[in-house]
Amino acid sequence: MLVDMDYFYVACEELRNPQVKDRATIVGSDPKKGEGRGVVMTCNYVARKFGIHSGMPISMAYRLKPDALYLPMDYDYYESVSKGIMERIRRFAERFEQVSIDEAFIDVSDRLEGWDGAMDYAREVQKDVLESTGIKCSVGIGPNKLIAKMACEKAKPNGIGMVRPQEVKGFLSGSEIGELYGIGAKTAQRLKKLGYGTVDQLSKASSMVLADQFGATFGAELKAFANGIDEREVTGNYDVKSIGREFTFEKDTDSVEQVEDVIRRLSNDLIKDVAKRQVYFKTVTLKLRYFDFTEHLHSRTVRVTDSVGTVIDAAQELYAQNADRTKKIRKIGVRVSGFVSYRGQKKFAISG
DNA sequence: TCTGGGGTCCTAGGACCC
DNA sequence: TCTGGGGTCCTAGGACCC
Repeated sequence: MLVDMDYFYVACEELRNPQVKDRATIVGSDPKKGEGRGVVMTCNYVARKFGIHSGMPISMAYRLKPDALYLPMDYDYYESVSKGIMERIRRFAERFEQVSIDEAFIDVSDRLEGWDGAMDYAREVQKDVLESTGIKCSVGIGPNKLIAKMACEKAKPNGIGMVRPQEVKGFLSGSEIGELYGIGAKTAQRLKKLGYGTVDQLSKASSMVLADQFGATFGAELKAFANGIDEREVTGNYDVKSIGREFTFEKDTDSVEQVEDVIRRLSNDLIKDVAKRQVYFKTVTLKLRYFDFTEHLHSRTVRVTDSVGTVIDAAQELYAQNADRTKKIRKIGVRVSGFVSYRGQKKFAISG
């Protein structure tokens, strides 16, 4: 089963502010009277009626619904709500895997006798999460992660979707190629050009062509997914691999002082997470997005450390050595990775 | 309409080591 | 004088997901 919260960030806001419920509400960047540069993170179903959806530029949302309630992201708060939800969900199975702040897989194979009890079991999960946290969720049930995920997507909001093994083929042949997990806009377009415009066509595609076009790993995965085959296990939690922060300027800039100032701020912010997770890092990466949306990464391996000074120095040097000074910068990111365990302790496992 | 911020994984070339 | 095969690490780019 995949358990996925409905319009999660806005649902969290609704918990502490009941008036959110009946109003078109959007969590995301500040719209600044239509001049804002960010996007919609999440919106509720009232807002969706006006054509607003997540990922949409906030300026466009503002044009569609200027009198909606616009709220800034409060990630710490959402994380605390998420923690409570995940604790409830994990009690429904031995194997539990959180995949993001608002969704988790549970392997319930040995808690059920066949498929008949699965719908009731999913209803219990929904009821438990709602009664203990006040958050509504949708559940997808399938023979593997891929199908559970897709079934959940089609069941939203507050629904349950179940696809039995014998129903997988029919379920997939009624799906768009882009609905398959892992196929985004670029891959969908390439597949269409190759003559694999539907899931059915992809399921019978030449393995050789796919391997040639997309590489051995992804090529094989594409075909397997199109056939409803997914061997990935529901595993426990994994170690975090990198920690980063990004910032988009209100106006594109070519000021060295501004850039260096942002690098300092991002580094100071990110290092708190590094300390919280009790890791040392050895690689610093600077990300630059220019006015024209071209993006470049520059990274450097340093001696193993947890010092913010090292992050700042490395990032500023990477900027000095690599930045294209003829182009204004839109966004800067700083990220650290290559973690090493701390004082003999195991690396800190991510759980939220 | 004009595009965020947090991440993950894969590929590929070059340096380097044995 | 010209040269193999196995492996790891580093750097950069790209696609994708929520």
